[in-house]
Amino acid sequence: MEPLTIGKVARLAGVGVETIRFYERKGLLEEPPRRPSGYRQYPEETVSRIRFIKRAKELGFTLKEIEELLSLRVDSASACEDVRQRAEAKIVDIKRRIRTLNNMERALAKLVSACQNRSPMSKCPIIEALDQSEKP
Amino acid sequence: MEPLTIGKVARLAGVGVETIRFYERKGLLEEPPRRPSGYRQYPEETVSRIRFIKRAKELGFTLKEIEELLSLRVDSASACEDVRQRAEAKIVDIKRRIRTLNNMERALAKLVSACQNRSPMSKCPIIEALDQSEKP
DNA sequence: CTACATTCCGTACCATACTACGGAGTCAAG
DNA sequence: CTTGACTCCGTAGTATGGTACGGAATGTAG
Repeated sequence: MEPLTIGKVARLAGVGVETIRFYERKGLLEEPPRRPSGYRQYPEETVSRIRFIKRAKELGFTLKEIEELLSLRVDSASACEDVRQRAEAKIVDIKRRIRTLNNMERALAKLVSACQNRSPMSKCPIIEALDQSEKP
Repeated sequence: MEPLTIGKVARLAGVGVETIRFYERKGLLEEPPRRPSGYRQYPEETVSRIRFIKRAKELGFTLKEIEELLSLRVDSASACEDVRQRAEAKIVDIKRRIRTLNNMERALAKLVSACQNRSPMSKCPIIEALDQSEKP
């Protein structure tokens, strides 16, 4: 497993070279070792890490939140109880997101079936679905 | 049900007055009727609409995508088949998001239980979980 | 050994989604 | 009828998350 250049990592992860340098500046990627010339040398797992960042971003997490997610690990350097608490807070947040998405999905399904019945719906079902979901 | 001023809508929806005018400029909210003085008069449903925008934003939808979601309705002015297709595309997208969030949640749960067993995990489980989830 | 691609760095620019400002007009409680 | 809060509008500024540029050094295929 030879180390990867920044350009190869970028292609494999589906981002631009500049994005990788940007994430490094922001602390989402740690500074990789360098060749004598100064060229960065990445381990392959960096590709997974960047792909994770991409997906998490699509789900509405900010880079700051993503950094928090990435720092959640049980290792010698982090206090277990602290990690557990932070992970549980994230789980609560994620559960809430899933619930909202489920409501949206149901609303859209209702819309599709109303369509097939040629029954016009006066109001926007997706707003109504989420309106309800505030209350329970 | 008296019409609401922009300030009341803002308080009820939990956004700033400027945000509402911004959404109006962007086409996410239609221009409300005005008093002779020029003051905007909103129906109450505008509050739900803005709350929907807020939630959808938190889930990672852009304002452009949110506009698309909000325009999905079966009414006299829109072709049923077109609405159905666009709604189904959104459903696919939402299902994918839910799947990814479920994977993240499982990974975090694993992390929490590893914590309780005091078993250190060398790698970040959340990245691994999503790595897998690309393949099936 | 050439030629072309890639990398380096700093800085500047970009789009999105707000947020603030300022000066004038409006509303509503006392 | 005053006074203080609210609204109007246009324009400018902010934060986030990139994206582009440009000139020098490095890498690599033929």
